[in-house]
Amino acid sequence: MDVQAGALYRYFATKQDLLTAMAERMMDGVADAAEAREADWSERLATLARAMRAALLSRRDGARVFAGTHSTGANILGFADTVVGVMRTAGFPDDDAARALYAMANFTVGHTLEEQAALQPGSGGPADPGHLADAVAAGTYPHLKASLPTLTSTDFTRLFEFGLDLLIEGLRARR
Amino acid sequence: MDVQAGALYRYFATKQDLLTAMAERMMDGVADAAEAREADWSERLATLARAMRAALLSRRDGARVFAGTHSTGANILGFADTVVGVMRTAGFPDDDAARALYAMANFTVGHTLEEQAALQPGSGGPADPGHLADAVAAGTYPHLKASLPTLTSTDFTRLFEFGLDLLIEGLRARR
DNA sequence: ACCTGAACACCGTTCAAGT
DNA sequence: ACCTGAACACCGTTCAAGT
Repeated sequence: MDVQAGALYRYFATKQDLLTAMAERMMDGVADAAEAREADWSERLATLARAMRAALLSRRDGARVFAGTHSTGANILGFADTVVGVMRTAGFPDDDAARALYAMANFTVGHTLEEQAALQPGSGGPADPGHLADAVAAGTYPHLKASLPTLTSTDFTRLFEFGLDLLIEGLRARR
Repeated sequence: MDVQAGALYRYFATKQDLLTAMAERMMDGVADAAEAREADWSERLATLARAMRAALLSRRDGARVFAGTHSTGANILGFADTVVGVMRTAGFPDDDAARALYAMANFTVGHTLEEQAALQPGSGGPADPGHLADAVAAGTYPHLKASLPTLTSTDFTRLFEFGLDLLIEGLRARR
């Protein structure tokens, strides 16, 4: 912003408060992803989860920023209300709707945290596939060896969709 | 450890390396949680996930430490091999087994990150239930209001079990 | 009203000097 | 072999001084 760091303390009491405001801003418009009235609950939930992941991915270290904050602004509360609303409207009890929100959000944060850490350019360290492949080859890990291509894949979208589908099918089994 | 911080640089090149070693140590014995040969794949997977959460919870900021590292030590690779092995033995294809590992691990890290952040004593800030309840009351969030008791509950074990069950039932639907 | 610049305590890291 | 103590660059925060 072309200002010294100290200048920001005129607008935010602590760096933590600034990060919270950034997390709130990141979620701007994410709740609107479920506007489609025609889709059923599972498709709307998936759309909301994808929109959340996209929002976190849209900023550097977005997932890490989001995970470290607890905003109570209109964007996160609006998003949460929308998610819980989709579930309640679909007939899920209030407590399951709330827990589904957490399961979806926690998985999304956990996944995107991993995704952004892997995409870090300077990382190069033990994070990249090469080191994992070497370590697996060096040790005796038959199952990891068999699934190594998938383990070292960089198709994070597919990985995210897999986990998201598990959650949704798990929810479907509860109806 | 009753030594100056600089003394640790005799054993670890960077703080990051130290944290990675701590994450590796944290996972000691976690893979052994699946020793029970009699249990079916879903119960063994659940046991492994619970053991991982317990390991992260056993240390201060355990989830945050774990999330920031990418160890390729015997404990994490052994854990990963065990999880993938449970899935492959149950008949899941190699790629699904690998993705199931990530889904389970990412959810567990995401959940425990949230759990340990909420349990932080000094937090007191917008993280605690009080602030959330106030914010929900102030705004117009009908669905959050309806599920507020569950949203502000501190029964993290139940919350974890809910998400874990969704993942497992989602996997069961794929067999 | 809003920013700079200097200052403070603190943290990650290095390294010569001790034992 | 292993640790201390001092030093360095850097970061979060404060605040008097400028415009």
